[in-house]
Amino acid sequence: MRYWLFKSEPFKWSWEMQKAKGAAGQEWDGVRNYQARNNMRTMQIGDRGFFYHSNEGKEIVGIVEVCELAHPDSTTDDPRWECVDIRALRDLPRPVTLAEVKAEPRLADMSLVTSMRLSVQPVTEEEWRIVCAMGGLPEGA
DNA sequence: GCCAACGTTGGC
DNA sequence: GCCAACGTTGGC
Repeated sequence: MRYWLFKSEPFKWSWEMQKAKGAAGQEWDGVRNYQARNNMRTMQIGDRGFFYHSNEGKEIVGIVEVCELAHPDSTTDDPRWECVDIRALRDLPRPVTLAEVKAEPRLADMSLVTSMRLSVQPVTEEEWRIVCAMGGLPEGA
């Protein structure tokens, strides 16, 4: 299993909206960046991801799971753009802020810090464990 | 609201 | 295929 991070501006698509979709999940549409798309193409069913609120909040708020492999993005006719579906699994008991991530030396190489603008990012297993622990999930998610 | 970073576009 | 112009993202 691999780990990822999905960024969204809460104005456009918030964690609350994601959770409201329940187990059915939701297409992660609107991505128009090759690197982010390529990341989604490599995702497998059951991969886990963090849900991050950019702009407002600037914190990791929840855990999601990939529930549909990459497929054409229904919001465009442009065949270049694909996306996966994800569903909310659980809240982070304590949201982990960007400031906390930046303050943690072991997370210095995390994409959230080094590739600030990438909207779908890979997360290493070590980074996953550290952030889960910081977020109040010492057993992992 | 500003602005730096950076990805994309398009002229040559 | 280079690179300047432009648009967008996202932290502050």
